[in-house]
Amino acid sequence: MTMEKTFDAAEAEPRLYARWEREGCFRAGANARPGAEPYAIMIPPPNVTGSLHMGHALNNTLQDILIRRKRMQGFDVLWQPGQDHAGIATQMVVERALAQAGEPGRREMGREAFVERVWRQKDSSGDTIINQLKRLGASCDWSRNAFTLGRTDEDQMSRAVIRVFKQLYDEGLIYRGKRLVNWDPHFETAISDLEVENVEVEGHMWHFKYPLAGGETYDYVEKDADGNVTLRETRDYIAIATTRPETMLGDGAVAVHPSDERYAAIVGKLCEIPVGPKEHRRLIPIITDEYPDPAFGSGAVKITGAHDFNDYGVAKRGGIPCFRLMDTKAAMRADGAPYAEEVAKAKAIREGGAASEAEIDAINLVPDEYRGLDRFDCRKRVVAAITGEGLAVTGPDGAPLVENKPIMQPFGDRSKVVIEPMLTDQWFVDAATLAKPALAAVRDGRTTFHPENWSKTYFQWLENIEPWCISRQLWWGHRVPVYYGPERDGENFGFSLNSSLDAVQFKLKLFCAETEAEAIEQAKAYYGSEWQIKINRSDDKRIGISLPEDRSRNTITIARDPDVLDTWFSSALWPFSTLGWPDETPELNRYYPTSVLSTGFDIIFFWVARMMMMGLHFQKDVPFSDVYIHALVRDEQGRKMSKSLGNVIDPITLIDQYGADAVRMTLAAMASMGRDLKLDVSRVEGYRNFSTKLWNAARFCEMNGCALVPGFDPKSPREPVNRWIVGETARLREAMDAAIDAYRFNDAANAAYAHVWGVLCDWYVECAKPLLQGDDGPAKEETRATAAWALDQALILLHPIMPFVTEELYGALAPRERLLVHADWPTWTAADLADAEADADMGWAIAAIEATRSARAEMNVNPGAQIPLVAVGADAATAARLARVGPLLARLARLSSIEHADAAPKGAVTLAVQGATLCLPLAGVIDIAAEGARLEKALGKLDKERAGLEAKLANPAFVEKAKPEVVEKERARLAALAEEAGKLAAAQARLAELA
RNA sequence: GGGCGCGUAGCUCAGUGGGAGAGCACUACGUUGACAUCGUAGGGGUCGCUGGUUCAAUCCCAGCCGCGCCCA
Repeated sequence: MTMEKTFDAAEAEPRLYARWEREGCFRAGANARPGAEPYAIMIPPPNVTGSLHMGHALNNTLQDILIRRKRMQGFDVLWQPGQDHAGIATQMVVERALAQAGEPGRREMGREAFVERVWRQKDSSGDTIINQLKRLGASCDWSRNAFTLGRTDEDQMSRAVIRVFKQLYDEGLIYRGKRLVNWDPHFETAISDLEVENVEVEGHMWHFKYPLAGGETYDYVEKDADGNVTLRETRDYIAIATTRPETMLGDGAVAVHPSDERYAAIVGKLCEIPVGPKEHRRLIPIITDEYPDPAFGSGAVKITGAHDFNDYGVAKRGGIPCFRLMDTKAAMRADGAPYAEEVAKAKAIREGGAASEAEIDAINLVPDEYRGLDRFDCRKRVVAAITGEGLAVTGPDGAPLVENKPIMQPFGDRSKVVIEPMLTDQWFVDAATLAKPALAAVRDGRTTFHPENWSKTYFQWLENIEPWCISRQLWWGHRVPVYYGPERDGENFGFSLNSSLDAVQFKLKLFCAETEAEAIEQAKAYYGSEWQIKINRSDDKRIGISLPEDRSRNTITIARDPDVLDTWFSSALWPFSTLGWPDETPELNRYYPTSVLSTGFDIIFFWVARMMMMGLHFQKDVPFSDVYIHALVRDEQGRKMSKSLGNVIDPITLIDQYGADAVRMTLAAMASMGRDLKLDVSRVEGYRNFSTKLWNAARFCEMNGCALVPGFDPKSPREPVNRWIVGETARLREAMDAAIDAYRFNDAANAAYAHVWGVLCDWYVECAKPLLQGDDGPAKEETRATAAWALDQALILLHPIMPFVTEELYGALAPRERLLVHADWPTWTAADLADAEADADMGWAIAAIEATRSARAEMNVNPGAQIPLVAVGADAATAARLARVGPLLARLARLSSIEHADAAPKGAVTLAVQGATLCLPLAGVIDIAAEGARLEKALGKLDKERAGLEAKLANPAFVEKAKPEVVEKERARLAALAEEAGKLAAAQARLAELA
């Protein structure tokens, strides 16, 4: 068969991948040796609706390199694939699709129908990313593909989540509470603080006067740093600064720092919020708290506990009520009683009336005229009203003081809308408790980060961890396994009518249960066997008590919590849920803890830390021993690639264009640790060329009858070239292993590149040609066998990085029992195979050839011309060496003859090499001036280097203090330089005679 | 404000306490039977700046300048 001139990646890649899959090459344990150690990697599950981006391509290439090599080494390998249900992202995709198609929205559809619709979406698009990973060559065990969400609660992946929730709930590590959370008004759900992006935007700082109650006044005094009074005036107000005037409506207090003398006189007094109908203006107290910064703004801060995280802290400390102003869409509330009535309630509370959180939450302090407005529209109205009333602080020019300044504003990372801190009932994980073992595991080295630096990020976050809000007001996800019923106190219930869970004002009894049956059991145990327990599955979530006339079938209706769990809650279980937990499976026993987790740094908080917490808590062991943090693929300006920026390079497009091997090689070569990766497409092209180079080396072998010899012993060759390539191959194997073991993928890629192109396809093939095409039968056979072996070894070593082209060539090179994907990874060492004499011969030959070629080019010798070479003053060793490598020299330097002489011929170009002076007699051809210039230049370079070395060696401090081997090395270098310079100087002298 | 990182050839990037590297681009030459997705030869860098440690600094330390990211 004759090979094509290039590798047809588009044709071969799908064919090869299909064959690997068909033959089960990627199955867990495939190619494992008897008694093999396990080696497992859990893929970071991509979003099920997602598509492959460069980050995925990089990460999965690196994982595949790790996995393929281990598999070839005979480990019991598992690469566990799967996808993430991606709660918000997926729900967003479907809602958008519904809107575009003009179909009813999710609320019109109802929960059940909507979730069914999302499943259809998942089923239709879920394979996209899988197929893209296959295009990349990822050798995952697809038969084990996992998904973070089950169709039903009985599905194993869902059982895992529910079991974890229940256990943590029973242990008191999960709890429900009304807290300030990040609220996404677009998706109308809580999100975790990690899903919030703080972005600096153009903002305004308004300054308003809060008049003191009853027209009171005080002396306001400002002093400079030395205590000199700079301002003294009588004021009847306290000035506050705010970037969010609409939240003034919910203020509960004004706070000043306890050390702030300017306001000491009015602490404890009341001031008036300067907005809303005049007759109903609310009064709020002036309190002290450590939070306000006296140096910032006026030093006084308005406290809106329900809409600001800092204020929330102040309110909690100071017993200040938190009034919620907005609804789930972040529009100003329109519920409740008329403003006047609501203000009266708030006043009663301020004056000492006790009120529950729920009662306070029910109060709507939005004036009637602002109700239902969007928060930003309301802001404009509030500003206009206050300014119109003359209560804005004025600047030196008499105009209202409005500072334009950049402010940090929180945005939802998915929705891109401004996040509203909102007081809501949510579920939380006591992350601080779970974090302790997770911190310890990294501190004591049970899990190590690569590069190690990232452990700092991990520590920093876990040491300051906040409670993790895990509930989401979404429908796509694991539903919280908690059921609510009315609380019972003896014979009395907290209420007597059916009521919706949404607006519940009474105490609830919670039943956390893994199944509905278990929930009913718990409820029966709680309420008594005389009650029928019914679970309400409808959307309106009514719970309560039904008492028929005859009181014969008294029924209590309980309802399941409508919220779902944060997707990361299920992702945190990935290292063991994918292995079958909570069932006890052989895989769980075998592969947990896994070997490596490879991921981006941006996900250390989201995922790595949480897997550590959950793994340690539920499996009593770390989920992985190594965490490799790969670089982030950025655009040419160093920005993250993102759809909204339009700076995305699609890996599939690159694969179409250059082949998967080229893309993988590029990513591996650029994946140096600890640095971001800016992708340059020209590199991909270069590695495609590399693949072609390899292809053509194989073609060369084929054309020259280089067939693999069964049982070939790499120690058997006699020819220097063959002995040399065998040693080089062993060195490559060592370099590759060392690099991959250390996660230095770029070193591995570069070593392979340099070997294949720079050594195998260059010097070796060129040097093999004279032997392959010569008359020496045994040498020819030896070279054929060695060439085939060297290529074969290169294919094996390159396979983890470039699986397709290597597999194709491996099959073409010889009939095989096994595919390359299951070939034995070599264990040769350089100590086994390298031969010092052969290495020295080849090093000398290469230097001589390069020197000759260089001189020829500079002398403008016709590239095709054959010229003689005369070796002058060769010592015995060099003469012997020249005899061994002479044919190579002749061929590669295009020499007509090689002769020895005692003296240099006249009019020759002189080359200084170790152990001899090589002369190219070019009488008639030689340009004396040009050769003079060439020697001059070479000598100049040598002299410069010599001068430096001599100065160094003349320095007694160097000779005394530097390591002896360094001194020795420098001396040897100087001697070599001197020898070379001597030869060149002699040549110069000869040239001078000629002139 | 805290933390991490970067600044090396025109571009994209490796690298190391002791002789500055790769790919691409560039220049000249070359169709020698594996490969023009190639070959040969070559040009190109005060390794951001300033100090310090050291016999020796592109590398270690400090400061500065410029840039990026994360967290508050």
